[in-house]
Amino acid sequence: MPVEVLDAQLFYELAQDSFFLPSPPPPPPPPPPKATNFVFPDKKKRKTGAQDSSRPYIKKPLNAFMLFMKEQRPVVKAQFLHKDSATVNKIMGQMWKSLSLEQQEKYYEESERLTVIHASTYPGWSCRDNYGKKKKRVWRSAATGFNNRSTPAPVLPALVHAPSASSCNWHEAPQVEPTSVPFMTSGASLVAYVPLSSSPWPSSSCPTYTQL
DNA sequence: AAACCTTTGAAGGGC
DNA sequence: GCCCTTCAAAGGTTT
Repeated sequence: MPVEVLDAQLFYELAQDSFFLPSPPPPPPPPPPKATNFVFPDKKKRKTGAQDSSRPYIKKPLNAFMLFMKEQRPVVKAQFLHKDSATVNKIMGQMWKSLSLEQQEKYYEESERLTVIHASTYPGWSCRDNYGKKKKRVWRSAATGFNNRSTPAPVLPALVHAPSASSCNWHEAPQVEPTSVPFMTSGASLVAYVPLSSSPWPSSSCPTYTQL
């Protein structure tokens, strides 16, 4: 039973004891996707600027990590009892890094497929078209160019850099911190790690994270 | 009501 | 070619 319909395929409910698709799920033959969900697909999201245009708001195609998150979010939420997506996303970021290249590859391939479909469906579209459609809440002085999203405070500006595309090259081996603890084993052949030192969540709010 | 938070990856502009 | 910025998802939290 599919968790949700996306392109009429792709996302299926995982068994409760399976976490990372340990054994290949029985994927039905993928019908040719329509890619119509790129226009206003979501129910509750920021929609700033999307409606004020005569043209429909065309969303970016999902990258590999977004596909992974969309698929695994229900499982992580159910197992971690965390409701806020920020914490869940932190966890899934660690999970993503702990995946093997083979396990990530299916998401990269699907992302590439969606990108090709998106490009053919919207030939003249550019991701730049969506720039400025989401208003940013600017903290402090707008003249500084800082906001609380990418640069919470003008301290250590050299340390808040985002990973460049080259450093996130998927050909690199996934990195796992030495001071990490596996939080999931189950029947799957892979183990995700959560760093102990960087403490992505307070232990009081997530006392059961080792149960995964 | 709308933006923030938080993650990784893709894309594009600037230099 | 590298760096930087923005936006894809999501939903509770904050403004």
